[in-house]
Amino acid sequence: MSSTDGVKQTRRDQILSAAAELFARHGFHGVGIDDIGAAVGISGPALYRHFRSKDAMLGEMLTAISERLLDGGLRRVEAANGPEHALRELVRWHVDFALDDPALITVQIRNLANLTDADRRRVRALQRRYVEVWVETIRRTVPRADEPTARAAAHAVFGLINSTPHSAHLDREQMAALLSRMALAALTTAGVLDPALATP
Amino acid sequence: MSSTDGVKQTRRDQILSAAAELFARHGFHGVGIDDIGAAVGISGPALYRHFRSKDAMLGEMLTAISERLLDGGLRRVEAANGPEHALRELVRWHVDFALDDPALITVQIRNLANLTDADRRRVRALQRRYVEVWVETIRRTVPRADEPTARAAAHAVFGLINSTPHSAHLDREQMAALLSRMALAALTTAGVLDPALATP
DNA sequence: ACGTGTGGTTAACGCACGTTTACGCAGGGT
DNA sequence: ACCCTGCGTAAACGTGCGTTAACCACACGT
Repeated sequence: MSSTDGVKQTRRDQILSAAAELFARHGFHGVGIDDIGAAVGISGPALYRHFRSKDAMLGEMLTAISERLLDGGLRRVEAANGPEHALRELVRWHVDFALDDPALITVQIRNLANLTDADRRRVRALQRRYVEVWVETIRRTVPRADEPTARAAAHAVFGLINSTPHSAHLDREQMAALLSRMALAALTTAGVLDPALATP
Repeated sequence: MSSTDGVKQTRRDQILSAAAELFARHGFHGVGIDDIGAAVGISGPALYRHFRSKDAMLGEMLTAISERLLDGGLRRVEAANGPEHALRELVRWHVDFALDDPALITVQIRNLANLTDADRRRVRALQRRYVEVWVETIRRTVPRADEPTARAAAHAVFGLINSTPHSAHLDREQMAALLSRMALAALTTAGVLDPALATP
């Protein structure tokens, strides 16, 4: 290992982001080891100098994403003053993430099933904790929402924000603003999360 | 072919819905031809009595979904009186579809990339027409929204509603009501779709 | 100069899996 | 009686692909 290991990581990371792009476009099984190699200028089995297996790439990729999401979410919520501010920050954080790394978002949504059992458990645990951050923040902002409702609403907002890879007709800032407003409207419009309401 | 061919279809349809369930859970490439056979009580290559290939199954499945979605959407919009009513009906239609067939929704989202080029073109064309129905309805209801904004909003609402397979903590009616309210709030809250607004 | 580790190469292996083939068997129209 | 068609089976085929093996070369500390 080097002292700061800031440079040492480049090759692994380069491979990971190329693989993420390919996995997002063609699916895990739709991408060959040779394709990933070609994408970074080396060919085929050279990847095994950097990763134990193809599954290990996906595992590392998805745990890294989940950790980044959770950490960022926690930090934003802690730094916020007041629940509404925390919710706005959370929305903004997720929107930025989705807009900056659409490939990672796509892979995380589409390829959970291709993980090793051990990796999947790890990723799911991280995702659950991230959802809990949202659930708590939502319930602090909208006290009438019970827990199952808040959880379902959180998933729904993830779906809304993660729709980004399918759109891309707006420029980044307009898209960020639109998604943020839609997410907040869906969560905080009066009565929307009230479990006592019947079908409108 | 039989006269009414109502019974003749059962076997094909039985296979298709079993395959949809499996594709949704494990992904197209994660499911073997033998797995699909086993799911309907026959084993392995017997499927080739009913489908030309594994790709053909996915193709037929996805075009059927896309056609159902488009047809239902068109019918609801035509039958509605007034744009707001049409939008409510559209939301309700998509919500019902997503809640009744979560496997189909999952497959359509995750496995577009595994289609034949010809099939993919067909499906994409149907999807585009469905999006257009939404875009027009949204713009009639929210005149301030320009077309790219309405299109991005439509995709976002699809993501919101299609989040259903990841939740399932609420019973069907509560879930339907929640998703409908969130979708309508995201679309119709004052100013949300106004392209002139900057980041909040 | 020299071993050593790091990151490449090409060739080969082995297996999973989609597809094909050859075969069997009930049923119903002539 | 008979054969044709529909639907099933089991075995064989071929190949794509993840992984391993054997080999090579440059960088570099001593």
